[in-house]
Order: sequence, then C-alpha cells, then structure tokens
Amino acid sequence: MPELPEVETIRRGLEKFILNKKIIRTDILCEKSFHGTPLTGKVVALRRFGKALIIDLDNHNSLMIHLRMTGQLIYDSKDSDRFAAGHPSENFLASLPNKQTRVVISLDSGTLYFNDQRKFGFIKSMPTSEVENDTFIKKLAKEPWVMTEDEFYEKLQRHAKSPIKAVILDQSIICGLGNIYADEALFAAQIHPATPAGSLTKGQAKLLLESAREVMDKSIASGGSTMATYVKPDGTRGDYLEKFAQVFRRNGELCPRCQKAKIEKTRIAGRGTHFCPTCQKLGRTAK
DNA sequence: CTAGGATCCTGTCAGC
DNA sequence: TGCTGACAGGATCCTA
Repeated sequence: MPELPEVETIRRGLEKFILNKKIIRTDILCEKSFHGTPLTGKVVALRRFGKALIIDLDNHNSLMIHLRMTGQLIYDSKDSDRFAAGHPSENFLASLPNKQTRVVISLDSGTLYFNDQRKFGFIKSMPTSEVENDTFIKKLAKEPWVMTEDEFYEKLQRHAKSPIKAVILDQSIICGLGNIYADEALFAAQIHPATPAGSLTKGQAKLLLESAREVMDKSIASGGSTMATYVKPDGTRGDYLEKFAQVFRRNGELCPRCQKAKIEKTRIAGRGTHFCPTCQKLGRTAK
C-alpha cells in the first residue's frame, strides 16, 4: 500500500473535504472489503496510526481503513473536486464506481470510493474506544520520529540475524516504512539491505533511523510518492519518486551518489530490493 | 522466542 | 494471438 507518508497525505487531504460532513449510507460491493456494521454519522476527526487511517464519528463509532498493497481512496465532492490518493493507477481519473470499487460511502457533501484491486485492504467499523485496542493497532511499534536511537539499536539486537531490510519493514519493530522507504533509507544510510541487523554499529543504527525520518519527511512534504498517476488530495500529483527517490525502481540507472555503479535489484525478505553495490557494501563499517 | 516461506487476490508484463 | 510464470509501495499465518 501506500506507506506512512501516503496515508498521512490522504489524512490531511480528506480532512479538508469530509471533516464535519455526515455519512449517510454505505454500499458494500465486495463483502470481503468491509468488516463489521456500516456506520452513519458526522465525521469529527481523522487520525492515523502507522499506515492505518481512522475516521471518527460523532456517535462514538469509528472506521478503520487499511489500504494494504493496492487500496485507493477517491472522494468526489458535489462541487466537482476530486481527491484521489493511494495505490497509483489510472482509476483515479476513471468514472466511478468501477470494477475495482469495493465500498462506496455516501456523505451529505459527496461520495468516498474505496477501490482495491487485490482485495487485501479493508474498512472495519468499531466503537471509537476500541480503536487503540484493535489487534493491528496494538502491535504497531513507534514511528521513527519518536523512537530513540538506543531503543532502535536495542531492537536490532533482538533480530540480529535477520537482514536489516526485513527488520525495518516489520511494523512491530518500527512503524511506517514500506518497501520504497526501506530501500531509500538504507541507501541514504549506506547500508546494504542484506546486512544482519545485529552487525550494524550504533552509528549506523542512528544514521538509519535519521534517514528513515528524512525520506518520509521529504515525501510527506511533496505530497507522497508517486508513480505516473499518483494524485494528491487537491488533484495535483505527488512527486516523491520523480524528485527524491534515489534507488527505488531505478535499477540499471547510474547511482546518483557515486556515479560509478549501476543500481541493482535483488530480492530480500521476499520483496524487490534496490541498492547501489558500491555505496552499500555488505559488512561495510560505519564512517 | 525468532526466522522464513506461503498465502490472500487481481492485473500486467516479459518471454516464449 | 495465447499461454505461462514472475512480480507487485502489505501483513498474517504456519511451520521449523
């Protein structure tokens, strides 16, 4: 899915459109995509926990939305603004609902479409008081901005043999990174993604934590990462990948740092992984 | 307890 | 053109 910066972009954008608006009805086009009872009521807050979006209503109920790999949220307001964010595809611009639309939430101000090609994502309703007790939410670790270097380093020791990339993708260890930002943070910190987590020095751990903050800060500031079709809340396109991504999906291109090696793509922790073989050597010691 | 792989599902793309 | 396998911005479940 959209990783933390994309969900934050969605949260900020949706807030402008649906805060204080009323949900009137919900149409579930795919049973698998909606858990619990559909809700009605006025939207009083939009929150985010890691990659999960929470919509709180005035009747003490909430919707939790998980986009996973291919979820999208598209909002059509009655005065014709379209907010579209999440997994990039031309669906953002297509007429709705379409083949991938799983849930349609009608508000007094417009319509919110939940699209999800692979059906991994979902919307779940629950009492607001239960949100923080939800099994998924409870497992989430701290985000990079609030985790200390010592905490992070200590966690790495507990997964000493795992490749560092697998470790930082684990939301119960550190929360918010996905496949793009994991690769980008490791490149920024000049750490090979296959490095056993336990062999990072304290200095490397600190640098990696700071790099994770930086790449995600940059992305949030630019409206989320993008493929060609990523659209920001206001209809313009996020441009993180174009402007800032150094390695993600740039295999075969010259490394932007050393200008010597080409970016390579391999498979680590079951995920496509991009890195510079010169800048990110296995076993390289911290500078 | 950790570690690694399979799995959920649909669509697209490269290579016959 | 049609088929096949690999892969995809995530997380969980199962096994060792």
